[in-house]
Amino acid sequence: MKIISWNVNSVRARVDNILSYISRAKPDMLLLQEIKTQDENFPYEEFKKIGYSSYVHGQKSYNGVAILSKNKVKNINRNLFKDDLNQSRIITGEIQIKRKKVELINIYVPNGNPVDTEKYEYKKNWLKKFITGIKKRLQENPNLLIAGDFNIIPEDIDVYDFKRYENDALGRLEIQKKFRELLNLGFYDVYRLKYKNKIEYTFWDYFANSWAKNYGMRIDHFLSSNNLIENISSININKSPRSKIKPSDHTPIELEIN
DNA sequence: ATGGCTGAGCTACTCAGA
Repeated sequence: MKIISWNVNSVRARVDNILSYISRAKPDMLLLQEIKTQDENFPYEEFKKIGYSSYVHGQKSYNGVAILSKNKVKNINRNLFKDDLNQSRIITGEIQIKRKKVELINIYVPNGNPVDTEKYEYKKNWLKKFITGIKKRLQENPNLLIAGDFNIIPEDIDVYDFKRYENDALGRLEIQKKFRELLNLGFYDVYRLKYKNKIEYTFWDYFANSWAKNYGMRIDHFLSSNNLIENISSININKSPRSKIKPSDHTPIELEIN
């Protein structure tokens, strides 16, 4: 089963790109972040036509997440915890992998910049509540797969120039520690497990020719609980969609799990 | 390099992103 995570930076501005990517990548499930629309304006029909059901947690203008799936997803939940600002940043659902009931958790973590503002506090509190929520879920189900835009640079090698980001909301030690705290609950950063020292990115700014210069960062991740890691056969960052016309600033990560 | 693009909402310009 192929599960893909992609921050599309507006689902409506990106419908054509997403459809053409789906026809090439053929995912069983596609986890979207930053759909930037309320539920009633989500392009359900376009995805229905090519065989995908959409489960949406949207809001007007900003944020928003969704799960596209060829098969039915059970127990869709949009409230793993109470968001301090009522923003739409999480959607979860259940799928079956062999004999394992797997809970899929699709997240869009707050950006948090500028640091030392209420935005940064919101990010820290969001991560704190998320970690508490995950700890609880892990007691119920050992098979958790967390995917999405974490807005966290896990280690220095995960950005083109760490010095520029060491006091940024994406790279600060305090934020990196939240990522490690999550891993310490019993998760693997799947990409880093498979590729110990490889330098690859999932995001490049639109400006300053970042894509051409490869000034990127790895901030989109798949985290697998320890019990599920044996089911994962591959993970891949697909840079192709970032090179297209009218691209998202993020590119998809593709996971194979069986 | 606290801004160099882009999208939403709206229809001039601000807010947000990372």
